[in-house]
Amino acid sequence: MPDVEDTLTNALRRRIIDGEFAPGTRLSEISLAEKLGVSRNTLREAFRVLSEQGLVEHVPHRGVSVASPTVADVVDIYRARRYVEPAALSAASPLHPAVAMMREAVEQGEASLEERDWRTVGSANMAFHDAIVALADSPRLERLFRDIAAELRLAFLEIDNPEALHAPFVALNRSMLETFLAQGGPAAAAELQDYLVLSERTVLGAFTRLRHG
Amino acid sequence: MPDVEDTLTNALRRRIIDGEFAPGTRLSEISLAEKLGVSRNTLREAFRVLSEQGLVEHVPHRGVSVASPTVADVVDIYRARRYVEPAALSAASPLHPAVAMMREAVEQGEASLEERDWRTVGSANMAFHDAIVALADSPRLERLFRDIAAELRLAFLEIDNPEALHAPFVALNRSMLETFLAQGGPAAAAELQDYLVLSERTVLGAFTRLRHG
DNA sequence: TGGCATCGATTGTTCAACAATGGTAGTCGG
DNA sequence: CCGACTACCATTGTTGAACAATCGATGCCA
Repeated sequence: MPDVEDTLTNALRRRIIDGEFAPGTRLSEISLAEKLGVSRNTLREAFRVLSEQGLVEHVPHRGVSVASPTVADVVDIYRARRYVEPAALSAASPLHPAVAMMREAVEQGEASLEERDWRTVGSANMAFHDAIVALADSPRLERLFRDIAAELRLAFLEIDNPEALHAPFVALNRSMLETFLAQGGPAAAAELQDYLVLSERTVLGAFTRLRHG
Repeated sequence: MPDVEDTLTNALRRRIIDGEFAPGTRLSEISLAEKLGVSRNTLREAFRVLSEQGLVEHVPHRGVSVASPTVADVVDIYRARRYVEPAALSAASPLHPAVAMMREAVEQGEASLEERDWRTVGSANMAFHDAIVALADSPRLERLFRDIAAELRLAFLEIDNPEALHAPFVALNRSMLETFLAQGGPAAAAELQDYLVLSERTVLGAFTRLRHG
């Protein structure tokens, strides 16, 4: 059954992001290959891709483990986000197709908030920011964001207070969308700057509490 | 002889960037593995990494070939550069260690210009912009730039007028550095914006002449 | 000339083997 | 009792061979 490759990489990606393997977990080639029903060589090719994407850490002769973002990683991720997201939003047109994605993400977030499904709230928030990056129409920036968003999800996984982590931002997303539509990109970008500062502080706070407390 | 892996990836990277395999060249697994003295499986792992970095294009069942950037790729690369480079320069401190790298790159460029070694001029220009990105102190942004810079080099390889491509920018780099030191980041960033517009136009001009001329 | 079946070369994947490395457990000496 | 050393063992790194699946080309036929 050839061409399992891409599917395998994506399947592994999703499993890791979904938290099936906790951050830091060692991924044994032999047992995982057996579990997934593929050969070691095929699995290793997938590992290389995931390693390049930052989802998995590869240490020579010690195998790969699910990435476990450090505080420095979180700081860097937010730094990169501040470079890309506000600029993309600021320069965007309200007629851009991705605006529909932004709206859908906001509505999904509000619906999931109602049901107290924090996990889905988090996904919706991510989808919102993914849509913002999509406004830039740049495959390379989208790829960057896809990778750092995946890493960020790993950080989220280690924080077991998803409500505090995701719930407050649904309203901010709604507000940002309305600002964008009513007052244009630059005004919304200003909001986004504050949003990212707040989000970073929230994550870092929970994170340091987790690590040394 | 284990641990050939990373070395292999880097060796292939350099060979491709240096133009040993022209853009578009098909890289046969069997013959290349034999040539490099590694097994097919090992080579395939390296291919996955290079493919993820955009240096090589992988088409299922048709193998990998050296990437051959399209006009759309060049446009996107410059779009990404405009997002990252001016912002990094604008926010930077003149005391940042990377400033020394900028100066070295400028001087290298001027020296190579004297010797009419356009290839090295191009490398020095790239090093200059690499240093600008380094000002941001962000591993993830550096990785993004490393990848798109490699892709851009592939585009340069296809244009056989390296003098027009690289020579004019040495003086602009020097000027930008002086502006940065004398007037600070924002003023230099403004120059960089114009620089990138000019550079993109230069590349695209040569490129379209090449493709349908 | 244009459509079609066949063939050949290449990729996708698996398996088995061995070398090299790193961690671990057990041993020895203090 | 504790720390350093050693031998072992599980795992990774890499190879080579094998076979299935696919793509492109070759040559055939109308």
